Amino acid sequence: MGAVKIQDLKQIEKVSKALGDKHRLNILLHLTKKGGCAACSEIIDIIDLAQPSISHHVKILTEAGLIEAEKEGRNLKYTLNNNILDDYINFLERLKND
Amino acid sequence: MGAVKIQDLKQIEKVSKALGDKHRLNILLHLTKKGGCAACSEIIDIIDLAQPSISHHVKILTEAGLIEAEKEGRNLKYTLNNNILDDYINFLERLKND
DNA sequence: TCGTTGTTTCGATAAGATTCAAGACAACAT
DNA sequence: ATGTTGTCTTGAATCTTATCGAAACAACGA
Repeated sequence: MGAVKIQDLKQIEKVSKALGDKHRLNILLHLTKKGGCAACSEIIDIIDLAQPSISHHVKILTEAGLIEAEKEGRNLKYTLNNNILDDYINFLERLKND
Repeated sequence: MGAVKIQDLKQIEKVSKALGDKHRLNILLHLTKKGGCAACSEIIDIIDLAQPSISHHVKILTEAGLIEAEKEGRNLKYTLNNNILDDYINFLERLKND
């Protein structure tokens, strides 16, 4: 039950913002459904946006630390980062008062 | 482990957006510190914004369901809504893949 | 080398969010 | 009634974010 530091708050804010868009939520849900990772080209199929827009959303998710990109042969593969989600959930738990 | 409905997603998006601002996070942290509730006039003291801005932020938190207002004598008192936080945390848990 | 495929960056526009001064309201005290 | 105190709403300025076409880049195959 430690105090919340300012740096943490910035990260919390960033993650919250990243989660505050339906397209980005759908990307994350798709990753979950696929067992945690998926290629970028798959995402284009499920989300009705132009490719640069998807790239933009993926970038925001990456910068928040929610997903990580790695090379899989020729293409990129995105993976959910459970650690960040855990940190975020911990913060929310501390927010509750019980 | 049920499927995520569209209505849920809208609520998740709303809560995420409400959490995606440092002033609103500070309001919530203050409520936590105060044991779950605080008067509006207190919030003005701890956040360096004009009164209408604070009213705006409080409204967004209220519309997301994160806090609830009730009359306490002459003044309003705001209370954290743990249920919404629990729902939100549950969604995030389902996002993880383990 | 030349094209093909997958992805990012740039530039411009459109849409949304934040902020505050000013005015409006509501409840209580004098 | 009149004034005071605490809060909300309106309207306008400013800032941020989302979107897409076009251009650029990077990696691979023919």
